[in-house]
Amino acid sequence: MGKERKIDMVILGLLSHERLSGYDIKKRIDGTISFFWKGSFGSIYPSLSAMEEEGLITSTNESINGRDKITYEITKAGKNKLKEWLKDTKATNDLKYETLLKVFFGGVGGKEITLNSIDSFETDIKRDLEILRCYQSNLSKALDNEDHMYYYLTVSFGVKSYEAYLEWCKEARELLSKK
Amino acid sequence: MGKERKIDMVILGLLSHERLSGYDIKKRIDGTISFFWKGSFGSIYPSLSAMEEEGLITSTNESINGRDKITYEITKAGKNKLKEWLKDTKATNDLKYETLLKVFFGGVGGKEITLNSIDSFETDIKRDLEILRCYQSNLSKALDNEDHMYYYLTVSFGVKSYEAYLEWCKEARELLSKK
DNA sequence: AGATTAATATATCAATTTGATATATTCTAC
DNA sequence: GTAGAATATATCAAATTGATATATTAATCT
Repeated sequence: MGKERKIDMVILGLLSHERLSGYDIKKRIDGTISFFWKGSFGSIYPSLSAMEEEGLITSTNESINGRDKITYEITKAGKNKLKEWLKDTKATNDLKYETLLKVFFGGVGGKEITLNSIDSFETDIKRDLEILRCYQSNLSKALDNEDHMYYYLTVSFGVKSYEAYLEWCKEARELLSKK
Repeated sequence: MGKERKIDMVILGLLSHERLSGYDIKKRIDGTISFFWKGSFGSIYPSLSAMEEEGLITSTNESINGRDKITYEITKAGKNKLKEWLKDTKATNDLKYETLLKVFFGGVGGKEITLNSIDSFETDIKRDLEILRCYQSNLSKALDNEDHMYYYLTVSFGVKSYEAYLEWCKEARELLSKK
């Protein structure tokens, strides 16, 4: 249904660190957390309007080099809402693995077709894992900085699970290749 | 946006094995693939209506023990659509880990609050991993059956990634507990 | 036996989110 | 100088969720 807009928490979290525009927020999401959470303009802009109405954030119109920009700042009420959400240990961790769906129904298409899907998945994961390992290596040198440490932990989650995915690809290929 | 109803493929895949009602489909999803794909009545029933209109499935009204039931069967056109989808190697694998979101913004709430979220996540994963291992153990004895083998592979994916999650929980706790 | 609860079964709704598209300006590269 | 990439905001239809409504049958309890 959508009683609680989760995108609100992403935005409040990002704004708790710095003043940002909708466009900036999209860039931050794509650049740092997109491997476990995505967000589109179609949810970001309406959320910003709604949260300003609710007094969780405030906006400022700026004009940088003639380019109009609306930047947002978190309010005390916004920080409280963010903290309340953090305190709540219940969390919905949802996955939609179309690759696994194709494997599950693999019998309909046959082994070769299923192997193609797995190969494609493996290629994507290998590429993304390399990027994550790069982040991990850099972040591990700055674990004394609190924010860097939390960022490191999410990246480490990505690395560990992607490594597990690759092991699975190997197992799957072995099982599907043998006669 | 939602150009391609992914739920259609789940339903077509399930119907390729057996004749099912909307309620049955929901049970199959919950019981076998829910750890990597979920589906709600709010998407299942409209999909069934639309796909019947499109000639991908046909319906039959049954009355079992006085209880009305509408069961669906896949058509040749439906099987073709399913096969076309299987042949396409591109797949969207989307995650929404609210737990990781809470870890990422952990600096706002502090170490103790973050640890609580991780502990709660770990408890859930441990419970689900036990169930998956049970499935895996049973399915591994029937790998000569093609359908069981594909099912086994998805379960194996779950086991491998959940094990990686637990390793991450351990690392996270160590990093957050010290000092 | 009677009553309550759980399970079966279908359907619909508002709210959320996605992915696409529209529009317009500024910066960069050839 | 102009084509294309990047910046910036906004809106829309379609898909999905989670809740709720409705009704019947099966199972459990006292």
